[in-house]
Amino acid sequence: MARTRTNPLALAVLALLWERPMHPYEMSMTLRERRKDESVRLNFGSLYSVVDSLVKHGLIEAASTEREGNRPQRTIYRITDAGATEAVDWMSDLVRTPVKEFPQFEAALSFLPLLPPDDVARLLRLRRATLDRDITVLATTVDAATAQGLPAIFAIEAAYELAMLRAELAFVDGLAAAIADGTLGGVDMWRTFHARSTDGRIDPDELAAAIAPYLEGG
Amino acid sequence: MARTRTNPLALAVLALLWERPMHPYEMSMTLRERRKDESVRLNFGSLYSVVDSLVKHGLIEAASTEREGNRPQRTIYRITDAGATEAVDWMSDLVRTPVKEFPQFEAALSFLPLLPPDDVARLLRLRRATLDRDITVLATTVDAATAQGLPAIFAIEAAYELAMLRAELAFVDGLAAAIADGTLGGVDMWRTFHARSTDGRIDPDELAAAIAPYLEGG
DNA sequence: CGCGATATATTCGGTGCCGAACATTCGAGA
DNA sequence: TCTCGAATGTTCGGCACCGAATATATCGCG
Repeated sequence: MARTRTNPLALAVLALLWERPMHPYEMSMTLRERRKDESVRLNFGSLYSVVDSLVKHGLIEAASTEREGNRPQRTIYRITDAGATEAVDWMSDLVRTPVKEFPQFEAALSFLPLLPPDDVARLLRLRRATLDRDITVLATTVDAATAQGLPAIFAIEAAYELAMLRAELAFVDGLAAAIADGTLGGVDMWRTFHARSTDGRIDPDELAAAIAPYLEGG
Repeated sequence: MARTRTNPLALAVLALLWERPMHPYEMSMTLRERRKDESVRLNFGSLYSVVDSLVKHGLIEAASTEREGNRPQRTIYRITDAGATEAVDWMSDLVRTPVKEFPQFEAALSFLPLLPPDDVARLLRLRRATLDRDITVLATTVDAATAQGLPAIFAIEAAYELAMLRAELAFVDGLAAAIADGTLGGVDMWRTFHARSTDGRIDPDELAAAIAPYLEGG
């Protein structure tokens, strides 16, 4: 069941229709108002295809097709019993079981030796500055919401994002420093590769020799 | 240029061909040997379509079409100058600029009030246990590689993942405790919703009233 | 009272992604 | 030497995704 439908936007639709019947456009506006579009990737095309898919699997159904004033015709959907069950099951799965994600920054770190170490240190400091600003903005937003009386449980996803951003900031800080002061293992070797090359391309053979121990270790 | 091609697997291909020409199957095996498939989503179908796309954009090119022994015919690719430039540009972008990702756990946190608080606390403790095991396994792997002589820079992506996992563990720990002991803002209200409902479905009107302050603050 | 800007609401075409199927060869053992 | 499983490689069909286009109504403003 949940194997094929992996888009969390479908979970958002189920959660919204749990509260009350809506048409797709209202869903998107509600998600925006509540800032859920910060946590769930939202765009129009995906929303309509996700809604179709949920209908096809009997998790939601068309409640009515209305025309308010002379606005374009629109279809209002409601959640089914199967949909309510699926929402709870899916939520429980997501909370209980960590799923491996593939953040782009991790991919970049995988191939970091491709860039010269001093360039990397510089780029990391730029990243650090951006993260710092992002954290300040997010923390300010959360504080404002709290001050307005929003209970923490209704903005817990922001607290999570803040925690992750801070952890990344600390990592980036540490890495930049370790590269700069040479305490990171292998940074001397890394620098040598790039120092020798005039065209910006490192020597493949030297690289291969460097990673050999790891390959042996399997 | 980089707007349309977002799959980090393409970056992995460029990084591999930077070292030496390869055919697609060898790329996939090399990525596995070096554990890069932990950092970059790798599957056969995507690999071949990504290679085609890179060829189409002139970032790599077919070096030869060989037949070794009586094995199936295979095409060996090499990186072009444009590809080498693109690899450096792309890497620099990824290192310098944080991109907003949408982890599934964050999506689930967005809709957490849908589940009863005591269930959530229990699920979070299960998640905590899994994270703890994952961290132990990863830390052991990293230590083993280091002991075998692999410089830290060649496994820096694992250090990043470890840092993120530990941060998530701390967050999950704190959240579970705050729900259990009632110190999380709004947990009493949250519990009331679910206590009143017999069918497992919370009252939409009460929920709407609860989040009203946030919407005002919009 | 006419015009552009904004809000409402959905459709559509292209593309990237992915799992599974396909095709072949090699090695080990009965 | 027959067979079966593992390794070597690639292709394919379907579907999810996404951004841009489409279409209409309302509103503010001169």
